[in-house]
Amino acid sequence: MPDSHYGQPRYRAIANDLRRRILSGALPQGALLPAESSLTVELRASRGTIRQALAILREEGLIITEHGRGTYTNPNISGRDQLAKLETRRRLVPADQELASLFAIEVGAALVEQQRIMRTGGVTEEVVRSYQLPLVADDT
Amino acid sequence: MPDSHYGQPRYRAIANDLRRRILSGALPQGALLPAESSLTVELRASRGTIRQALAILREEGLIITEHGRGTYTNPNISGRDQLAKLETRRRLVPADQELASLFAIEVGAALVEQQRIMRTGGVTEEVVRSYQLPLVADDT
DNA sequence: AGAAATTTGTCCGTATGTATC
DNA sequence: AGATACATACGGACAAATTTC
Repeated sequence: MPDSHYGQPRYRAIANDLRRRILSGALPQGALLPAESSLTVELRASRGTIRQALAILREEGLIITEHGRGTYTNPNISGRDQLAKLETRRRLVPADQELASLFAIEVGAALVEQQRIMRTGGVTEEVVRSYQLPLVADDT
Repeated sequence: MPDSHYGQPRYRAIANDLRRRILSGALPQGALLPAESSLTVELRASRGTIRQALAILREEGLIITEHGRGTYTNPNISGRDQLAKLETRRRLVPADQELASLFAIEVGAALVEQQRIMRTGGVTEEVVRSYQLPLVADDT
């Protein structure tokens, strides 16, 4: 049965579980995770669901998977998980003179700013800010 | 049958197909894609495979999916994927408060700013500014 | 070197839950 | 309320890469 998911899909709960294991140190850096087939038994989920959970952690850079070998925890996760969350931010900012000119809007008009922070070992390497015109959602 | 994939997984070929349709304009910006169930028929793949393909395009920001509604092409693309001819500029700028905090430098200290302007037909779609610490010759 | 076992990758079909029209 | 569409989940099958014996 597809379970009554929603509110918290199974694969997300599993991802959270595994993420805790990694960040808590229960799974040391570079450690090999149990095989997907083992996780299906341990976590009582189908392999597809397990793989969905692993895909999340892979996206977050917490794990690395190699075909035929297995899945490891990323050997260098110096940055906390919270950092990853703060990596990107999206907000409305007033256009400065140059942006206003480029977008052909008035100075001070709202622009969507997306900021991404790239760190290495906790050190900020680069900050990227992209600006776009806000989407105007029209009603029906 | 799991088909003889590999060399080019099915979901990737499908993603490429759909990406072409979008970038070529066959699927205009904001257009509603056929339902996943329709794509299974048209592209002869299971829904899971179709969804894998859509996940790629979603990741690329080419499409937007809404539960119960459908999947659209992103109303404002073109700023990202292709589109060469981007104007770039590089200069030193004083760090604002946030940048100073992120780079652990003082407010007003110099940062290298690289600005790229993405246009489509003369219209500015996106402005990207990246900030880095200036390179300084230091000892080892 | 080679065969077998292990592990991840891909794909299918089906069923059910939830959101939207 | 019904139809449509996306989301989640299961189980099975085979392909490909890696490791082990």
